[in-house]
Amino acid sequence: MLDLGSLNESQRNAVTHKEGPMMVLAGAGSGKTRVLTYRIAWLIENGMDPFNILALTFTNKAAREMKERIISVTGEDARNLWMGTFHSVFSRILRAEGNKVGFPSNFTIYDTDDSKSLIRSVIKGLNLDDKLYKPNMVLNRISMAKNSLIGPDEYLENESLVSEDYESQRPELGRIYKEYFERCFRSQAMDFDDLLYYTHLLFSNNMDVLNKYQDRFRFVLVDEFQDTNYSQYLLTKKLASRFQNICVVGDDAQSIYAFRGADIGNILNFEKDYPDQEVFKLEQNYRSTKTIVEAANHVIANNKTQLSKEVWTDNEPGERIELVRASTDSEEGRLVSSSIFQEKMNKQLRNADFAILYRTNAQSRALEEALRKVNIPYRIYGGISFYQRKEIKDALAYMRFTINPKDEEALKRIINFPKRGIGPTTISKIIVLAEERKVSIWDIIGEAHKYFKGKIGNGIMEFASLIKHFQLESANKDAYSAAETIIKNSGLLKEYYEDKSIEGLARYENIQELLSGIREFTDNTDSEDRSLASFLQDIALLTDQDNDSGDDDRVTMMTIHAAKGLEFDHIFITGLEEDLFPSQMMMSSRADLEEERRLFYVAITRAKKKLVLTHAATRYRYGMLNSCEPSRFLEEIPSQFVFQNQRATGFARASSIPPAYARRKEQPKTPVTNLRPLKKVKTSYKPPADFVPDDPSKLAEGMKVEHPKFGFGMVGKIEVYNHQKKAVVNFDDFGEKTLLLSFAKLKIHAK
DNA sequence: GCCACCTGCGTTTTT
DNA sequence: CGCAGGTGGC
Repeated sequence: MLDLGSLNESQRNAVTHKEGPMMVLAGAGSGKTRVLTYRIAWLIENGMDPFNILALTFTNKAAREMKERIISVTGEDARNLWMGTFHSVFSRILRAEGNKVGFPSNFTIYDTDDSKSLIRSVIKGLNLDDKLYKPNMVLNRISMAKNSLIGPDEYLENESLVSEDYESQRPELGRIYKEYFERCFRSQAMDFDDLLYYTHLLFSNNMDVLNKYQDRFRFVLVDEFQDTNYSQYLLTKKLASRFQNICVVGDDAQSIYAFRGADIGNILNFEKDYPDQEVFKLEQNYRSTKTIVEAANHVIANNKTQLSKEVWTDNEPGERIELVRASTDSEEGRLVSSSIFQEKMNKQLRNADFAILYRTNAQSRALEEALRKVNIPYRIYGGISFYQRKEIKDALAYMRFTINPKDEEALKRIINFPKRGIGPTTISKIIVLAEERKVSIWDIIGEAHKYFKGKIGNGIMEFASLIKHFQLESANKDAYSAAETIIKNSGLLKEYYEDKSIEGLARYENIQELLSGIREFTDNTDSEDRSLASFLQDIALLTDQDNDSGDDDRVTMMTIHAAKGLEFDHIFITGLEEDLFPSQMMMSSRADLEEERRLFYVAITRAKKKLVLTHAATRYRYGMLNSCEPSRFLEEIPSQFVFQNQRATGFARASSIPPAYARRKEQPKTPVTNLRPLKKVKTSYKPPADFVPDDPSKLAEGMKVEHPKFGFGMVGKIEVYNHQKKAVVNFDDFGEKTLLLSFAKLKIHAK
């Protein structure tokens, strides 16, 4: 039975709202998830059939946890809920209805690696330069187009997109898109964005299908609405249009995925779409101390684009936010680890009470080393996931190809692994042949003797009959037996078994782990369908976080992005330096800087009891030493919430460290504002188009130089440091910078 | 077709 | 610095 008494008034109002569009604007730590789960449970308890409720989330984990909680309150009936990620719900719809947009139910889902690999192949096929058309960039562009529901033909007809490409010297992007799109189609494969794109296409072209789902989903709920992109927004809107019972939950202040196409405008403009919407603001924070809540509020107040909301808390003020200055990144690590060590001792805490956050994954190294030195166990989130490991991808590729033999990317992985003497040349020929004849690769492979003579032809035919054997197995047996046959008969298992190196052993064990995962599926799946095809369906939609046990006592390390939605007693936010956080690539526009600030807000609000902010005066990046200024974000936290740690021994430039007496915590007036040299006003310098750096060895003291980012300046001292020459340059607009000569791009203007 | 070197490049990433 | 992809010699 649902206990509404444990909710505060606005939470309760949101939970028990009856019909019509509603938005829950939920501040950090205000019990957003609780409201969402309670609301669904409340709907069910009030007679709504779970079958008629659709709840969309961004992670499998969020969906699973919410669903379990709802089931525990309302009973097993709730298993009929349509609750899952956008991608998993739509892939389910597409597996059922995809034939109407040309896809069989066994279509493959390409992960990002598959997509990139296909794009690389498309670029090569079109004889384009992959230095200009970088696969990452191309995929990004295609992804943005799809997220905006712009198909390849519309793209090519869209004047502004085409002229953008033309102006960026990449006029062929549209053609690459089109070719990529067609190759995916011929492979019967969808990438992540396609799952949304084709669902939209399906609904647009088939009113009957759309009506069916509109009629079914009497209530539509969307979590993390601030992170939806245009296609997700439009699909949600369409699905809810019949009953208008749409409930979106989110926090504009925590929108941090614009770089992936999320449009904060969706939440900002919700009211325009639904003028009769009711808004419920959850403003009481139950998570953090007053100090942390207020500091976070001050930070986010610097953003112009936001919905009005006042987060407050009844919690104790708690400890002040600690500011730690380190001289180097390794000292930063030492200070973090010793701080954890001491806090653990003093307060009898567990490792799991601590989390160390950073802006970029590369920062984890120095921190890891420091933790290892003092024997603090840690866990890093967001590394390579189980399903991204080579051996797992190879094994899955065999299974994928068995289920969908048009899957070109799977073919490329397996046709010559283990070795069958079918090299890249032959593979390209197969792909080109398929292209020319507009048939699938499988059609070519099945009749390989027509196209390839001798050894190679026989090799391919053998491969084809191996796959046919697997297809028979998977059609007649359950997933586990089929997978076992595939892994053994393909030679994969032997390959790894014979590799006695440590890596080989690990790979062998991973393959075994995959098999036991499949066995578990076969033994425990809810659905009647125990086939390999069924197992494979959503495998691409899984991530490592989905099966992380996380129950042993370790310090957590992750990027801030990965930390969204989580909370820890003690949070360390590291690397608070200009150009790192905020990232230098995000400082070109106000919108970008505001997203970085929201990221900082997310980081701060993960902390329940204590927050530690650290920055280093120098840091290794890409193998070279850089000097770093404290992040501008540090200035945005009023000094009364902060005290500065004195342990830092550093030889950081004395000018930016206040004298010891000013750093004592009895001095609340410590002007955090003075941390950054005031001379820095400009944030960017645009080099002229013809900028060409000169040979750095020609540099000498007193020269006037130009830097592509820092503009004009005067060369000061040139000295040798760690066997590398470096020059101190005093820039007109950016002050003194120390640049390593081997990397510095400087144009000499006058001697 | 395969392995060894070498060059170039480098945010964040729920799916 | 560390990785991935590309080139070149066998």
